[in-house]
Amino acid sequence: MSRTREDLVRVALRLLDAHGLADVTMRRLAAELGLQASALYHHVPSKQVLLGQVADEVLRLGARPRRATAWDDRVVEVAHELRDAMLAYRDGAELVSTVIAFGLGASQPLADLTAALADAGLPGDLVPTAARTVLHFVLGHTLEEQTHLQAGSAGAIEDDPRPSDFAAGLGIVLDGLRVAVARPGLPLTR
Amino acid sequence: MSRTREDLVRVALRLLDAHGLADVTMRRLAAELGLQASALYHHVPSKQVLLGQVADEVLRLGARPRRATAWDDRVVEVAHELRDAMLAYRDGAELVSTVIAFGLGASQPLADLTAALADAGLPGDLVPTAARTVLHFVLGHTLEEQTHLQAGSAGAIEDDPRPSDFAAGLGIVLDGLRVAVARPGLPLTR
DNA sequence: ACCTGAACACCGTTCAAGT
DNA sequence: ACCTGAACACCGTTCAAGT
Repeated sequence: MSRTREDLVRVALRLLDAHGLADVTMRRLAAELGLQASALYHHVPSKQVLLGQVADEVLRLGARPRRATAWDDRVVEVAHELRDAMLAYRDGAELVSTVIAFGLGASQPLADLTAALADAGLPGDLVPTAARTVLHFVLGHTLEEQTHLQAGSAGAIEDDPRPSDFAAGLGIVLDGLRVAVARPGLPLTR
Repeated sequence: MSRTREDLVRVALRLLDAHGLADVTMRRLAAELGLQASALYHHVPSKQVLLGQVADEVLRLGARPRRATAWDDRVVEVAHELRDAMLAYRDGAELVSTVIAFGLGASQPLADLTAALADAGLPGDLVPTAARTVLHFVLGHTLEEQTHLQAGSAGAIEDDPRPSDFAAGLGIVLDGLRVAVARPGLPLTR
Protein backbone atom coordinates (compact mmCIF):
# COMPACT_ATOMS: atom_id res chain seq x y z
CA MET A 1 0.00 0.00 0.00
CA SER A 2 1.58 3.25 -1.10
CA ARG A 3 1.35 6.38 1.02
CA THR A 4 -0.65 9.45 0.20
CA ARG A 5 0.22 13.07 0.74
CA GLU A 6 -2.33 13.07 3.56
CA ASP A 7 -0.32 10.37 5.31
CA LEU A 8 2.79 12.51 5.20
CA VAL A 9 0.98 15.51 6.67
CA ARG A 10 -0.64 13.43 9.41
CA VAL A 11 2.58 11.76 10.49
CA ALA A 12 4.50 15.05 10.26
CA LEU A 13 1.94 16.61 12.57
CA ARG A 14 2.37 13.78 15.07
CA LEU A 15 6.14 14.18 14.88
CA LEU A 16 5.76 17.94 15.43
CA ASP A 17 3.64 17.52 18.52
CA ALA A 18 5.76 14.72 19.99
CA HIS A 19 9.26 16.06 19.34
CA GLY A 20 9.06 19.67 18.12
CA LEU A 21 9.67 21.44 14.82
CA ALA A 22 13.43 20.82 14.81
CA ASP A 23 12.79 17.08 14.78
CA VAL A 24 10.42 17.20 11.81
CA THR A 25 13.06 16.22 9.25
CA MET A 26 12.49 14.49 5.95
CA ARG A 27 14.61 11.58 7.16
CA ARG A 28 12.74 11.12 10.43
CA LEU A 29 9.41 11.47 8.69
CA ALA A 30 10.41 8.87 6.12
CA ALA A 31 11.59 6.48 8.85
CA GLU A 32 8.28 6.92 10.66
CA LEU A 33 6.51 5.93 7.44
CA GLY A 34 8.84 3.01 6.73
CA LEU A 35 10.30 4.73 3.67
CA GLN A 36 13.54 6.14 2.41
CA ALA A 37 13.77 9.93 2.58
CA SER A 38 13.98 10.14 -1.18
CA ALA A 39 10.55 8.50 -1.51
CA LEU A 40 8.89 11.53 0.09
CA TYR A 41 9.70 13.58 -2.99
CA HIS A 42 7.15 11.56 -4.92
CA HIS A 43 4.43 13.07 -2.74
CA VAL A 44 5.69 16.55 -2.01
CA PRO A 45 8.09 18.78 -3.95
CA SER A 46 10.03 20.06 -0.93
CA LYS A 47 10.10 20.20 2.86
CA GLN A 48 8.92 23.81 2.76
CA VAL A 49 5.76 22.90 0.88
CA LEU A 50 5.13 20.01 3.27
CA LEU A 51 5.42 22.33 6.28
CA GLY A 52 2.98 24.69 4.60
CA GLN A 53 0.46 21.87 4.41
CA VAL A 54 1.10 20.88 8.02
CA ALA A 55 0.44 24.49 9.06
CA ASP A 56 -2.80 24.51 7.10
CA GLU A 57 -3.80 21.30 8.85
CA VAL A 58 -3.12 22.86 12.27
CA LEU A 59 -5.43 25.73 11.37
CA ARG A 60 -8.08 23.42 9.90
CA LEU A 61 -8.14 21.33 13.08
CA GLY A 62 -8.56 24.49 15.16
CA ALA A 63 -11.40 25.92 13.08
CA ARG A 64 -14.58 26.76 14.99
CA PRO A 65 -18.05 27.95 14.02
CA ARG A 66 -18.38 31.70 13.71
CA ARG A 67 -20.98 33.20 16.02
CA ALA A 68 -20.21 36.92 16.23
CA THR A 69 -21.83 39.44 13.96
CA ALA A 70 -20.32 42.80 14.98
CA TRP A 71 -17.00 43.42 13.21
CA ASP A 72 -14.99 43.83 16.41
CA ASP A 73 -16.44 40.68 17.96
CA ARG A 74 -15.55 38.81 14.78
CA VAL A 75 -11.96 40.05 14.94
CA VAL A 76 -11.75 38.85 18.55
CA GLU A 77 -13.24 35.51 17.53
CA VAL A 78 -10.78 34.98 14.67
CA ALA A 79 -7.85 36.09 16.82
CA HIS A 80 -8.70 33.65 19.60
CA GLU A 81 -9.30 30.81 17.17
CA LEU A 82 -5.90 31.38 15.58
CA ARG A 83 -4.17 31.57 18.94
CA ASP A 84 -5.86 28.44 20.27
CA ALA A 85 -5.15 26.51 17.06
CA MET A 86 -1.43 27.29 17.32
CA LEU A 87 -1.25 26.57 21.05
CA ALA A 88 -2.85 23.14 20.49
CA TYR A 89 0.37 21.78 18.93
CA ARG A 90 3.93 21.91 20.10
CA ASP A 91 5.78 24.68 18.20
CA GLY A 92 2.49 25.48 16.48
CA ALA A 93 3.08 29.24 16.61
CA GLU A 94 6.62 28.94 15.25
CA LEU A 95 5.40 26.70 12.43
CA VAL A 96 2.50 28.93 11.40
CA SER A 97 4.56 32.14 11.73
CA THR A 98 7.34 30.73 9.57
CA VAL A 99 4.94 29.45 6.93
CA ILE A 100 3.17 32.82 6.79
CA ALA A 101 6.44 34.77 6.69
CA PHE A 102 7.65 32.82 3.68
CA GLY A 103 4.25 32.80 2.00
CA LEU A 104 3.94 29.01 1.88
CA GLY A 105 0.41 28.73 3.24
CA ALA A 106 -1.66 29.55 6.31
CA SER A 107 -3.38 32.35 4.45
CA GLN A 108 -6.84 31.75 5.96
CA PRO A 109 -6.39 33.87 9.12
CA LEU A 110 -5.45 36.98 7.16
CA ALA A 111 -8.38 36.40 4.82
CA ASP A 112 -10.75 35.99 7.79
CA LEU A 113 -9.45 39.13 9.49
CA THR A 114 -9.72 41.08 6.26
CA ALA A 115 -13.32 39.91 5.82
CA ALA A 116 -14.23 40.91 9.36
CA LEU A 117 -12.60 44.32 9.00
CA ALA A 118 -14.23 44.99 5.65
CA ASP A 119 -17.49 45.54 7.56
CA ALA A 120 -16.00 47.94 10.07
CA GLY A 121 -16.39 51.09 8.04
CA LEU A 122 -12.68 51.80 7.95
CA PRO A 123 -11.18 53.92 5.20
CA GLY A 124 -10.83 51.28 2.48
CA ASP A 125 -7.10 51.54 2.11
CA LEU A 126 -6.65 50.87 5.82
CA VAL A 127 -8.29 47.42 5.78
CA PRO A 128 -5.22 45.42 4.68
CA THR A 129 -3.02 47.35 7.11
CA ALA A 130 -5.47 46.74 9.94
CA ALA A 131 -5.76 43.03 9.15
CA ARG A 132 -2.01 42.57 9.12
CA THR A 133 -1.60 44.57 12.32
CA VAL A 134 -4.00 42.23 14.13
CA LEU A 135 -2.34 39.18 12.54
CA HIS A 136 1.13 40.30 13.61
CA PHE A 137 -0.09 40.88 17.14
CA VAL A 138 -1.60 37.39 17.39
CA LEU A 139 1.43 35.67 15.87
CA GLY A 140 3.97 37.60 17.92
CA HIS A 141 2.14 37.28 21.20
CA THR A 142 1.39 33.59 20.79
CA LEU A 143 4.91 32.77 19.64
CA GLU A 144 6.33 34.41 22.74
CA GLU A 145 3.74 32.82 25.00
CA GLN A 146 4.27 29.34 23.61
CA THR A 147 8.04 29.62 23.77
CA HIS A 148 7.85 30.52 27.45
CA LEU A 149 5.21 27.90 28.18
CA GLN A 150 7.35 25.19 26.61
CA ALA A 151 10.53 26.43 28.28
CA GLY A 152 8.71 26.22 31.59
CA SER A 153 7.31 22.75 31.07
CA ALA A 154 10.59 21.33 29.75
CA GLY A 155 12.97 23.06 32.15
CA ALA A 156 13.36 22.65 35.89
CA ILE A 157 11.88 25.96 36.97
CA GLU A 158 8.51 25.85 38.71
CA ASP A 159 5.43 26.31 36.59
CA ASP A 160 4.57 29.97 36.37
CA PRO A 161 1.27 29.91 34.52
CA ARG A 162 0.93 33.68 34.72
CA PRO A 163 -2.40 34.65 33.24
CA SER A 164 -2.04 35.60 29.60
CA ASP A 165 -2.42 39.24 28.66
CA PHE A 166 -3.49 38.25 25.18
CA ALA A 167 -6.95 39.73 25.61
CA ALA A 168 -5.50 42.97 26.98
CA GLY A 169 -3.07 43.35 24.09
CA LEU A 170 -5.78 42.56 21.57
CA GLY A 171 -7.95 45.16 23.30
CA ILE A 172 -5.33 47.83 22.68
CA VAL A 173 -5.25 47.05 18.97
CA LEU A 174 -9.05 46.95 18.77
CA ASP A 175 -9.34 50.32 20.51
CA GLY A 176 -6.99 51.69 17.89
CA LEU A 177 -9.20 50.30 15.14
CA ARG A 178 -12.32 51.78 16.75
CA VAL A 179 -10.63 55.17 16.74
CA ALA A 180 -9.93 54.82 13.02
CA VAL A 181 -13.57 53.88 12.42
CA ALA A 182 -14.93 56.80 14.42
CA ARG A 183 -12.55 59.39 12.99
CA PRO A 184 -13.69 61.32 9.89
CA GLY A 185 -10.35 60.56 8.27
CA LEU A 186 -10.13 60.45 4.52
CA PRO A 187 -12.63 57.88 3.30
CA LEU A 188 -12.35 57.13 -0.40
CA THR A 189 -15.95 58.03 -1.22
CA ARG A 190 -18.00 60.91 0.18
CA MET B 1 47.40 36.86 15.79
CA SER B 2 44.49 35.11 17.42
CA ARG B 3 40.93 36.21 16.78
CA THR B 4 38.66 37.92 19.24
CA ARG B 5 34.97 37.47 19.80
CA GLU B 6 34.52 40.87 18.14
CA ASP B 7 36.14 39.51 14.98
CA LEU B 8 33.63 36.66 14.85
CA VAL B 9 30.69 39.02 15.24
CA ARG B 10 32.01 41.43 12.64
CA VAL B 11 32.67 38.73 10.04
CA ALA B 12 29.36 37.01 10.81
CA LEU B 13 27.59 40.30 10.17
CA ARG B 14 29.36 40.67 6.83
CA LEU B 15 28.38 37.11 5.94
CA LEU B 16 24.80 37.84 6.91
CA ASP B 17 24.55 40.91 4.75
CA ALA B 18 26.31 39.33 1.78
CA HIS B 19 24.66 35.89 1.69
CA GLY B 20 21.74 35.81 4.15
CA LEU B 21 21.04 34.14 7.46
CA ALA B 22 20.97 30.60 6.05
CA ASP B 23 24.58 31.00 4.94
CA VAL B 24 25.83 32.14 8.33
CA THR B 25 27.11 28.72 9.36
CA MET B 26 29.87 27.97 11.80
CA ARG B 27 31.84 26.30 9.02
CA ARG B 28 31.55 29.21 6.59
CA LEU B 29 32.34 31.70 9.32
CA ALA B 30 35.43 29.71 10.29
CA ALA B 31 36.56 29.49 6.66
CA GLU B 32 36.14 33.25 6.31
CA LEU B 33 38.41 33.69 9.33
CA GLY B 34 40.95 31.12 8.14
CA LEU B 35 40.08 28.75 10.97
CA GLN B 36 38.63 25.32 11.54
CA ALA B 37 35.01 25.37 12.69
CA SER B 38 35.98 23.83 16.00
CA ALA B 39 38.19 26.83 16.79
CA LEU B 40 35.13 29.09 17.02
CA TYR B 41 34.08 27.32 20.19
CA HIS B 42 37.02 28.91 21.99
CA HIS B 43 35.40 32.29 21.50
CA VAL B 44 31.70 31.55 21.70
CA PRO B 45 29.82 28.72 23.45
CA SER B 46 27.34 28.06 20.64
CA LYS B 47 25.98 29.36 17.36
CA GLN B 48 22.84 30.58 19.12
CA VAL B 49 24.84 32.81 21.45
CA LEU B 50 26.87 34.13 18.52
CA LEU B 51 23.70 35.06 16.62
CA GLY B 52 22.47 36.82 19.75
CA GLN B 53 25.58 38.98 19.68
CA VAL B 54 25.22 39.64 15.96
CA ALA B 55 21.64 40.81 16.57
CA ASP B 56 22.81 43.11 19.35
CA GLU B 57 25.41 44.53 16.97
CA VAL B 58 22.75 45.19 14.32
CA LEU B 59 20.76 47.16 16.89
CA ARG B 60 23.82 48.98 18.19
CA LEU B 61 24.77 50.10 14.68
CA GLY B 62 21.23 51.37 14.14
CA ALA B 63 21.05 53.35 17.37
CA ARG B 64 20.20 57.03 17.04
CA PRO B 65 20.01 59.96 19.42
CA ARG B 66 16.66 60.35 21.15
CA ARG B 67 14.96 63.66 20.49
CA ALA B 68 11.29 63.19 21.38
CA THR B 69 9.95 64.01 24.83
CA ALA B 70 6.24 63.11 24.66
CA TRP B 71 5.67 59.42 25.36
CA ASP B 72 3.92 58.72 22.06
CA ASP B 73 6.60 60.49 20.03
CA ARG B 74 9.20 58.41 21.85
CA VAL B 75 7.39 55.19 21.01
CA VAL B 76 7.32 56.25 17.35
CA GLU B 77 11.01 57.10 17.52
CA VAL B 78 12.00 53.76 19.04
CA ALA B 79 9.77 51.84 16.62
CA HIS B 80 11.29 53.52 13.58
CA GLU B 81 14.82 53.08 14.88
CA LEU B 82 14.22 49.36 15.40
CA ARG B 83 12.66 48.97 11.95
CA ASP B 84 15.44 50.89 10.20
CA ALA B 85 18.14 48.98 12.09
CA MET B 86 16.71 45.65 10.95
CA LEU B 87 16.16 46.80 7.36
CA ALA B 88 19.80 47.92 7.14
CA TYR B 89 21.02 44.30 6.97
CA ARG B 90 19.89 41.40 4.84
CA ASP B 91 17.63 39.13 6.91
CA GLY B 92 17.99 41.61 9.79
CA ALA B 93 14.35 41.28 10.81
CA GLU B 94 14.46 37.49 10.77
CA LEU B 95 17.65 37.48 12.83
CA VAL B 96 16.40 39.93 15.46
CA SER B 97 12.96 38.27 15.67
CA THR B 98 14.49 34.84 16.17
CA VAL B 99 16.94 36.07 18.77
CA ILE B 100 14.15 37.82 20.69
CA ALA B 101 11.81 34.83 20.42
CA PHE B 102 14.38 32.52 21.97
CA GLY B 103 15.53 35.06 24.55
CA LEU B 104 19.15 35.14 23.36
CA GLY B 105 19.58 38.91 23.23
CA ALA B 106 18.18 41.98 21.47
CA SER B 107 16.45 43.06 24.67
CA GLN B 108 17.11 46.78 24.24
CA PRO B 109 14.07 47.60 22.10
CA LEU B 110 11.64 46.16 24.63
CA ALA B 111 13.42 48.04 27.40
CA ASP B 112 13.26 51.28 25.43
CA LEU B 113 9.57 50.85 24.65
CA THR B 114 8.86 50.02 28.28
CA ALA B 115 10.69 53.16 29.39
CA ALA B 116 8.77 55.34 26.94
CA LEU B 117 5.44 53.83 27.96
CA ALA B 118 6.16 54.18 31.65
CA ASP B 119 5.60 57.92 31.25
CA ALA B 120 2.30 57.56 29.41
CA GLY B 121 0.05 57.36 32.45
CA LEU B 122 -1.18 53.87 31.60
CA PRO B 123 -2.53 51.60 34.31
CA GLY B 124 0.74 50.19 35.62
CA ASP B 125 0.00 46.59 34.84
CA LEU B 126 -0.66 47.47 31.20
CA VAL B 127 2.83 48.82 30.51
CA PRO B 128 4.53 45.46 29.77
CA THR B 129 1.58 44.38 27.64
CA ALA B 130 1.65 47.65 25.73
CA ALA B 131 5.40 47.47 25.17
CA ARG B 132 5.21 43.92 23.82
CA THR B 133 2.25 44.80 21.61
CA VAL B 134 4.26 47.58 19.96
CA LEU B 135 7.32 45.33 19.72
CA HIS B 136 5.34 42.51 18.07
CA PHE B 137 3.88 44.96 15.57
CA VAL B 138 7.31 46.30 14.58
CA LEU B 139 8.88 42.84 14.32
CA GLY B 140 5.99 41.30 12.41
CA HIS B 141 5.55 44.18 10.01
CA THR B 142 9.25 44.56 9.27
CA LEU B 143 9.77 40.82 8.86
CA GLU B 144 7.03 40.70 6.28
CA GLU B 145 8.20 43.87 4.56
CA GLN B 146 11.81 42.71 4.35
CA THR B 147 10.84 39.27 3.10
CA HIS B 148 8.86 40.82 0.26
CA LEU B 149 11.52 43.42 -0.47
CA GLN B 150 14.18 40.74 -0.75
CA ALA B 151 11.95 38.44 -2.78
CA GLY B 152 11.40 41.31 -5.19
CA SER B 153 15.05 42.29 -5.51
CA ALA B 154 16.25 38.69 -5.92
CA GLY B 155 13.51 37.41 -8.21
CA ALA B 156 12.64 38.42 -11.74
CA ILE B 157 9.43 40.33 -11.05
CA GLU B 158 9.54 44.06 -11.53
CA ASP B 159 10.28 46.21 -8.50
CA ASP B 160 7.10 47.09 -6.72
CA PRO B 161 8.30 49.46 -4.04
CA ARG B 162 4.77 50.05 -2.77
CA PRO B 163 4.92 52.65 -0.04
CA SER B 164 5.14 51.04 3.38
CA ASP B 165 2.11 51.20 5.64
CA PHE B 166 4.36 50.91 8.69
CA ALA B 167 3.41 54.35 9.96
CA ALA B 168 -0.30 53.65 9.46
CA GLY B 169 -0.13 50.35 11.36
CA LEU B 170 1.87 51.93 14.14
CA GLY B 171 -0.72 54.71 14.26
CA ILE B 172 -3.47 52.15 14.92
CA VAL B 173 -1.57 50.71 17.86
CA LEU B 174 -0.77 54.17 19.21
CA ASP B 175 -4.41 55.21 19.00
CA GLY B 176 -5.26 52.15 21.05
CA LEU B 177 -2.70 53.16 23.65
CA ARG B 178 -4.05 56.70 23.77
CA VAL B 179 -7.51 55.29 24.47
CA ALA B 180 -6.09 53.28 27.38
CA VAL B 181 -4.40 56.41 28.71
CA ALA B 182 -7.53 58.54 28.45
CA ARG B 183 -9.89 55.93 29.88
CA PRO B 184 -10.50 55.99 33.66
CA GLY B 185 -9.82 52.26 33.75
CA LEU B 186 -8.52 50.72 36.93
CA PRO B 187 -5.30 52.49 37.86
CA LEU B 188 -3.48 50.88 40.75
CA THR B 189 -3.41 54.00 42.91
CA ARG B 190 -6.18 56.59 43.33
C1' DA C 1 45.18 29.96 25.51
C1' DC C 2 44.30 28.98 20.93
C1' DC C 3 43.97 25.98 17.29
C1' DT C 4 43.96 21.51 14.18
C1' DG C 5 42.21 17.11 12.63
C1' DA C 6 39.20 13.78 12.98
C1' DA C 7 35.13 12.12 14.24
C1' DC C 8 29.96 11.78 15.57
C1' DA C 9 25.52 12.18 14.39
C1' DC C 10 23.06 14.22 11.52
C1' DC C 11 20.69 17.40 7.28
C1' DG C 12 17.70 18.30 2.21
C1' DT C 13 17.77 16.88 -2.29
C1' DT C 14 18.92 14.36 -6.73
C1' DC C 15 19.05 10.50 -9.59
C1' DA C 16 19.80 5.99 -11.74
C1' DA C 17 17.86 1.73 -11.09
C1' DG C 18 14.38 -1.50 -9.80
C1' DT C 19 9.17 -3.30 -9.60
C1' DA D 1 3.67 5.31 -10.21
C1' DC D 2 6.19 4.40 -6.29
C1' DC D 3 10.17 3.24 -4.09
C1' DT D 4 15.35 1.93 -2.98
C1' DG D 5 20.25 2.80 -2.63
C1' DA D 6 23.75 5.59 -3.16
C1' DA D 7 25.59 9.77 -3.57
C1' DC D 8 26.34 15.04 -3.18
C1' DA D 9 27.12 18.78 -0.57
C1' DC D 10 26.53 20.11 3.46
C1' DC D 11 25.34 20.94 9.08
C1' DG D 12 26.64 21.93 14.81
C1' DT D 13 29.40 20.20 18.22
C1' DT D 14 32.99 17.42 20.85
C1' DC D 15 37.48 16.09 21.90
C1' DA D 16 42.24 14.39 21.91
C1' DA D 17 46.34 16.23 20.40
C1' DG D 18 49.52 19.78 19.22
C1' DT D 19 52.03 24.62 20.08
